[in-house]
Parts: sequence; structure tokens; C-alpha cells
Amino acid sequence: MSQDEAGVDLETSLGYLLKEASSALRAAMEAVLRPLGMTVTHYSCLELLAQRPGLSNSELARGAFVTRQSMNVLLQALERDGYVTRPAEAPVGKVLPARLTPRGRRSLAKASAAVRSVEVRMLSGMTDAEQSAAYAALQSMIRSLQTPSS
Amino acid sequence: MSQDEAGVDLETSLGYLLKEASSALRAAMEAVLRPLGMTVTHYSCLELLAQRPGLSNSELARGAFVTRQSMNVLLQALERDGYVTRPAEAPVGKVLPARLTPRGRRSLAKASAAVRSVEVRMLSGMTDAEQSAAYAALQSMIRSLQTPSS
DNA sequence: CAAGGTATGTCAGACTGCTGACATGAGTCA
DNA sequence: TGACTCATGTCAGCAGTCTGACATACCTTG
Repeated sequence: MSQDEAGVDLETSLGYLLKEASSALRAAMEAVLRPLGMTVTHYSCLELLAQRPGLSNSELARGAFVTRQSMNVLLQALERDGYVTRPAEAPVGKVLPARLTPRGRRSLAKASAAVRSVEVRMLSGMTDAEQSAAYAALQSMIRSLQTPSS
Repeated sequence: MSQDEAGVDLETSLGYLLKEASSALRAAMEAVLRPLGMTVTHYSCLELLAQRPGLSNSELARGAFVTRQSMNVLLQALERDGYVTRPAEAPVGKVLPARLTPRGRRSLAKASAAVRSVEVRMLSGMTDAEQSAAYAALQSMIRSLQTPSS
């Protein structure tokens, strides 16, 4: 087995490195969330609702980077299991504002601590200046990519 | 619709920003690869083979951040359609080294140009120094995350 | 040399998330 | 007011990926 050959172009690509970092972060989050019976999207949904109560299904989907269809499936399960509540009828339009139940809040507390430990570990080798630089760089990439190419 | 409310904790999290950037990159890549009938993993496989001919199924899987089972499904399809060749029997052990066919190389050429344009766009707003800083930061994150927490 | 551990390729089943599609409600403009 | 556009919630079908499992080949270690 050739464990690690000399790096080529892919190794110098920021895009590839971004994917690698994101993949590592996701794997680390899955590892700590699995014992709690949670997926990353599941956790993201709860965390979003804790920080911004009343978000709609579509808003949650955007915040968790999935489609609103996928988020809808998740929300229905969370509602069925009593982690989240949504009014039976929309107070205005079709938008159904979702909120955490006490049970949802308890469930999130554990997950939140686990995820925070992952983030702390991820940042452990970086100075504050490096973190700021990374923050600015990532925001710049996002801004450039959001502009449609065509 | 509350388009963009005041940012909260999530907005200041490097982990969240990393996920956002990765998601934006993936979406941009999918957008340019779709007209070519290619998925991101599909492209990644071809690109890896172009830069390191003879990679095995498992090595390709690691390089594309999927399981070896998933990569195997893809490789079989690519082999069936004549983009890739693998020897019928392993020259040594069970490892089957894969190689691009001329057809695979032609297919990759178009995709590669499309993906490169995305990366150029992503980096358009950053100076060389910022790119270097981002590079170092991402590598640091990867290194810290690869160390198991337990 | 035998035994355990590790890595590989592959098959099968299950699942998650996505695309496509529809009806409905809200804002916009002539 | 009526037509148009856009966003939302939801249903159905599909593609890609994952987990689980098995047989096999290499590499250590006693």
C-alpha cells in the first residue's frame, strides 16, 4: 500500500482542502453525536431553533444546508417525538413557526456540549489571529461563490 | 419573511462557516458539472486518476471522501461505460489499479475546466497572502480533527 | 511456521437527501 | 381588481451513499 504519495495538484488546491476540512469536521461531529442518537442535520435543526425560536421549515432548511423537503421530513419526526412544536394552522400565510419543547431543549443541551468540544479541538492549534484570518477567508469564498457565474 | 436577522452564535462559529463555505463550493461545482452529466464524486474520481494513475478503489474512496463501497459502485459504472480500466486480476494482493481510458481523459478535460473556473471564482476576492493564510488554517483544523478525541 | 491483525474488493439491504411536482398564500404592478 | 411572480408546505419517486457482512491476501509477532 502506498500510504501517502507525494502530493500533486489536488494537494495544493484550496477547494480540495476545504472539502477535506469539512469532511473531517463532519466525521468528528458524527462521532460525538452518534452516541446521543443524533445526526448532524438533526442537531443543526435544534441548535438553530434554540438560537432563533420561531424559524420556519424553509428557514431551517437553509440554515442547515439541506432542501426544505429534507428538513420537513426531519421536522415531522421531531414533532412526532415531542422535541419540537408547530401550530396546527399558520398564523400568517403558510409559514409554520417551529419552537423547541422543554424536551427538545434538554436533548440539545447534551449535543451542544459535545459539538462544542469538537470545535474547541478543531481550533486548538490556531492562534486568535489565525482564526480571524480563516474567518475572513471563508467569508470571502462564500461571497464569491454566491454570485452566480453565468 | 425575516431574510437575515441579527447573527447569533452560529454566525460567529468557524465550524458553521466552514460548513457554509463547503456547501457553497459543492453547490457551485454541482451546477457546472450537471450539464456534463457528472456528479462531484464522479469528477473527483477521474481527477484523482489523472493525477495519480493506478490508484486502487479504496485509495480513490479516501481521496473522494466516500466509503470504498460507494466508490466501487461508481468505478463499476465508469468501467462499464469505458471511462476507466482495471485489470481482470490483481497483479499483487487484491488491489486492482485503475487507469483512465482516452475517453475518460476527454471527459475529464471538460469537467476539469469547469471546476477550475469555479475555484478561480472562489479565490477571486482574496489576495495571495489571504489564500496562504486560509491554506494554513484549514490544514491546522484538519490536523487537530484527525487526532481522535477519546 | 502458525496466528492474529489489518486492508482490500465486493455483494446486499437500508436510509438519507435530492429532484420533480402540486396547491396555496403574499406581495407587486398595470 | 386581476394577472404575475415568488415563497412556502407537502407528497411522491429516485439517486447516491452508508452500514453490515463475507472471503481473501498481506504483514506482523510470537
